[in-house]
Amino acid sequence: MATIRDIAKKAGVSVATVSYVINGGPRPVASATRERVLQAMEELNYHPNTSARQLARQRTEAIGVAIAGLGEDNFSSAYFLEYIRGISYAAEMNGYNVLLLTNQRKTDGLVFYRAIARSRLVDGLLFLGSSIPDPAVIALAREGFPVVMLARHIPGHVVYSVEQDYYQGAYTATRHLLERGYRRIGFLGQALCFNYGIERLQAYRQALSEAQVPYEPRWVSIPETPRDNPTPEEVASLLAAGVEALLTDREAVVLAHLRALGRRVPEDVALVGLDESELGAVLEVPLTTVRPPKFEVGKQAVEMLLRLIAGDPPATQQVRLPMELIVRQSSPPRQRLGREEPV
Amino acid sequence: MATIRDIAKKAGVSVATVSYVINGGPRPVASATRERVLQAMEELNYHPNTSARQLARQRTEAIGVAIAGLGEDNFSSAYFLEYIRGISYAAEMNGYNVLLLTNQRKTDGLVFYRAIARSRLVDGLLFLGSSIPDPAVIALAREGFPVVMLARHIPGHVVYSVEQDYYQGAYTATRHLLERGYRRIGFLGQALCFNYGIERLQAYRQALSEAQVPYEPRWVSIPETPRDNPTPEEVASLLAAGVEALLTDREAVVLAHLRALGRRVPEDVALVGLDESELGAVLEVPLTTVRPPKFEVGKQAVEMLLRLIAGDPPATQQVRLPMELIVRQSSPPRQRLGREEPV
DNA sequence: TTGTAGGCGTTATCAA
DNA sequence: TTGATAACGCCTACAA
Repeated sequence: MATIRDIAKKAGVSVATVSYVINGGPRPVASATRERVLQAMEELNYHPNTSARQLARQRTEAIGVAIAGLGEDNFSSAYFLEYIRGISYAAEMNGYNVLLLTNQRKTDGLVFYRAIARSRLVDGLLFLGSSIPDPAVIALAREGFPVVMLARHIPGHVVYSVEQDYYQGAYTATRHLLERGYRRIGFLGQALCFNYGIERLQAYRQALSEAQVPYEPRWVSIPETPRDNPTPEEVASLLAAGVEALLTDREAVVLAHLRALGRRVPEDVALVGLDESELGAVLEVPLTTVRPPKFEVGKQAVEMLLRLIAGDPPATQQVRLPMELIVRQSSPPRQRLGREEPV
Repeated sequence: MATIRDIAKKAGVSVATVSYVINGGPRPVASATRERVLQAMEELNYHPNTSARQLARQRTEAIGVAIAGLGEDNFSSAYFLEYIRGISYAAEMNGYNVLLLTNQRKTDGLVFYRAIARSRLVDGLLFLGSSIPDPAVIALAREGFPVVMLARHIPGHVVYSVEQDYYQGAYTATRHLLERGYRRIGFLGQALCFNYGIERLQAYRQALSEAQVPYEPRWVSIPETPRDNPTPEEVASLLAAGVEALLTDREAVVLAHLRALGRRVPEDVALVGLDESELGAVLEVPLTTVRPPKFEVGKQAVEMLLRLIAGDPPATQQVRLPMELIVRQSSPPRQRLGREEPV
């Protein structure tokens, strides 16, 4: 494989000059010389060796995407794809490469990610999904390694993050149901160890409270520990408690459960998603949902990370992007369903 | 950041010894010495610099996944996720890193991928999806760079590949419909510039022929040029021609079209997928489909690539993994639908 | 069993 | 405007 020295020899210049041509600086090169160099590069089909360049420059121009959950064999991993697309897009536009880090061997998170950081495999790390342990993220950030979290943040810690606005999303969704006349609104939540679990619940309660609708614990189901999908029993118990509408971040699964329980959407119960899955649009009953700007979250997270890498940290440490309410057919005005007046 | 020299000094040994400890060879190290070295590494929180190691070893222990289509803003990109999971799994199990290469800027494929190959950014390349231009793949393979194609091959060229058996899959699907009593079987195909477009069509015809069912061109729709999804018009024209069952690699989309046209599945028309989408299982009418072993394809492609990298090429250049027929509810026995006897 | 030193291919700092 | 050369951090052949 041709090296910079081969090019220098062939073009009759020094390696330094070749380097300046390759990198467009830091010193100018006479255009006649440049031409000779470029031609030599062309003829030898020369491309600078990445490893050597990384070593000399002391940076890799690569970022890692840690997405431990990708190892799990569950359907929800498709959820992450849009983030990855945004990440990949922004990285490439900025001349950075993207490494996929999944910790399949399930070694201790701190050990795994610290090794990556200290070995300078990448210049910075993006953390995606809740399977990444908080202590690992916090430790790396504290050690000064460029780190950005996506789609969540760690309450009480200053770690840079970009996420959808879960509060605003859940608030909007709840308001939507209220405005359409529903009062008995069920809520299938996530464990409260995640910021989004907390935020969604608070938003739900706030929206109810503003509408003077009393909060009814029997209409709310929050798991003790993180879980991916609501169980049929969870859904059944809310139905038994008399809900006429449901809020959930797993709309497709809940829809399947409802079907299995013999309940129609929206005739028997309205359904609104808190975190759009790609499924919503293609189902027979297109689902009303709140859509997170995943691509944009990924994109902005990269841009934030690159600023951290460049030593030019952005002023805002936690960026929150608004969710968008997509009204489809699973949440028609309550009256149209011909129900009795709200209680 | 601590270097190997710092460790050597602290442990009172030479850098060579430290290196042998790190790499477990090629020379043995006395266990007392090893302990001192390991402790020094621990205390200084030392991790070998990846770039330096790559430069010295002349390999990166990373593979690239080229998936140009990821840049497109279409839903079908979720299709690739299972391959990526298999790739990521196998790579990590073998100590390799995975780089995501998407060519977002849409530079010429050959230029783009050759630069990656010659700059030794990765040790080998996996090509996923039909958006990668054939000439680029062929050229790299010819230049001796380790390359494996996933989910397709290039007819008439010796490029290593791992793919689902499209022929067997389509044959199985067609047979399934025939065995269930259908005779007027429509076929929505892909352009014939891809091996899977050809194979599926051939398999369909072969299965019909074996069952003594004449081939009817009006029941077949093949686009001139590659397209992602069948149009509603395509579907409508097959229906107008009187088909009572449909084969398609875009089952979810076709189902939506059918719904829009007011046709029920399976009452009005049976539907069988040729390339399972994740959607099939969650729809109200769970779809019969042929499932490609995507995870396994990804995994085996990595293993094949690693053998190429190791200079130990496998004997079989084109691996084909069987698809699995998943019988669900969109293709019940024809008689049960209460139709007249087959023509 | 361990130490020394040259090489991997760039970048960047000196001089000229 | 250009050339020579010392890093960058690790690996490994050669010596000891």
